[in-house]
Amino acid sequence: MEKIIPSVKGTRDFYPEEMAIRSWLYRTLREVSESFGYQEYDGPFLEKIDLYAAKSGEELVKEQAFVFPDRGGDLITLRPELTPSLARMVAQRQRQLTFPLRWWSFGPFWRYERPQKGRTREFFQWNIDLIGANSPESDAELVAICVAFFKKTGLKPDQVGVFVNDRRLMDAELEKLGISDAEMKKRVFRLIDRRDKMHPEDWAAYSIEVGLSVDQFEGLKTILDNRELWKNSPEMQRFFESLRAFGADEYVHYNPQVIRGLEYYTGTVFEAYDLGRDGRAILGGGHYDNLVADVGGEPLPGVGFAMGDVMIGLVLQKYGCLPPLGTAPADVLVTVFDETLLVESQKAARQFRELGLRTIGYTEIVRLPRQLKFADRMNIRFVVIVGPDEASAGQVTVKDLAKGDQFTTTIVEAVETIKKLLA
RNA sequence: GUGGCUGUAGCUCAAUGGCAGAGCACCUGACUGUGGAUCAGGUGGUUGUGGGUUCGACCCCCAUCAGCCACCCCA
Repeated sequence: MEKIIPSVKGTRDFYPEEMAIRSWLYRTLREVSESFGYQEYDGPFLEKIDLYAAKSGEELVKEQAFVFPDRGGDLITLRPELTPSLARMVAQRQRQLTFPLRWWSFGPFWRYERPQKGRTREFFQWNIDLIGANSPESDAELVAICVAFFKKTGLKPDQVGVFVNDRRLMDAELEKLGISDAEMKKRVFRLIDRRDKMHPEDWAAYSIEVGLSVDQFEGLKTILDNRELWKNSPEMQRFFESLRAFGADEYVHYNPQVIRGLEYYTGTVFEAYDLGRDGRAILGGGHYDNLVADVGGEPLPGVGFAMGDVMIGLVLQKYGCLPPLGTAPADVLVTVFDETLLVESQKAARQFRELGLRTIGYTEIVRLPRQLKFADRMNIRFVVIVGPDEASAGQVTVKDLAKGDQFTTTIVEAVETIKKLLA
C-alpha cells in the first residue's frame, strides 16, 4: 500500500458521522440566530494581513495567524477571527445599512496554535453581533441568544452557565480604590484575569509587581468576592432585569472576575462555561463602543460573541446532547436479484425515488445475503427484492429489517406502507 | 514557544532484550430467494520514521514526526 500522506497538523477530517454533527450544529445555530431575527453573512476566508495589524491583539496576528505571501508578494492571512472583516463590511456600507444590525455567521477560522483538547488549528466559529445598539437590553439580548442555544440543545443550568460583568462598573470600583491611571487599570484587569489560575501567594506577589498597595490589594479582593457588586451599576441592574424578561436568567450569574482579554470590550463582558469540574470556556463576548474605530466612519457601538465548534462539541457530547449517530442515508435499498433483473431493479429504484423515498439501488451483481448485510450495516430499514416471481407479477417484495417480516405488493402500495411505518 | 505521556493488524490493546499475539472488524463456508445470532476456517505487520547500542531490539539510547495532556494564549 502506498504511504498515506498525513493531514495537516491540527486539522480534522469530517467523515459522514462528524459531518452530520457539524451540519446539525450549523442548523441549530441558524435556527437560534434566525429566531431572534438575525441575518446570516460571511466575509472572505483570506484577508490581507493589514486588516489585522491595527486591530486584534498583537499576538493573534504575529504568533497565531497563518500568513503567507501570494504570487504578487502581498501577505495573505487565513482569517483568525471575523470581527475585523465585519468591521470593514459595516464601515463600507455604513450609510446604507439599517441599524441596529443583527448579523450572524458560522464559518472556518485558522490559528497556528499547539493543538490540544478543545483546540485545533482549523476550527469553526459562530459569530453573532448586534451593531448600532447601546443599551443594557441589547447586551442582554446577546446573552439571551446564547442561553436560547443552550436550551435548544438540551444543556441544563446546572451544566453550563454564563458569567457576566461590566467593565464600566469595574472601572468605577477601581477608581474608588484610587486606581485611575489607564495603564494601571489594564495591569489590574490582567491581575484579575489571572486570579483563578495562580496560587493565592503567587497572586498576591503578582499584585505587588503590578503596583498595588496593600490596602488596594485588600480592596480588590473585597470587590472580587462580592457577588452583589452588580447592584452598584444601573446598567447591570437593567441588564439583569431584561434577562428575566428574556427568560434567560436561570443560566446567568454575576461574576466580578470576568474581564476578558480583548481590549476592545468597553462595557458588559460575558463568558459561558461548562460548570463541570474540568469545565472550560465555551464562548465569550461583550459590549464594544466602536466597531469601526480603526477603519474610520461614525462611532458604532455594539455587542457580540463568538463560540468555537470544538469546545461546544465536547461539552455537548459530555452531556449527551448530540443528535443520534449512524442515521441511515436511505429509507430503501433495492437489491439486484441477478444480471437479467438488474434493469428491473433500477427501474423500481427510480419509482421509489419518484414517490418520495430516499432510495439506494444496488449497482453491483452480488449475492443477496451480501446486499441484505449492506442494508443492515448502513442502517437502511427496508430492503426491496425484485426476483423472477415479483417481476412477472409486476410486484416487489419489501422486507422490514427492523421487524423482520416482509410483504409482496405493487410499488405504489409498498411506498404507502413504508411511509406509514416510517412515520 | 515550554514541559510531560503515548505511537505494535482496519479498531482497542498484549508481548523479562530471545519464534509479534488476542478481542473486535474483514473474507470464505455451514446457508444457490433473505441481514443481525452461532459454529468452523482464513486474510491481515518494514512494531510511526531515521540512526545507535547489542550475538540478538517492539523493548535500551539519540534524533525526528504525529497524537494526547498541562502551561502559554484564547474561542
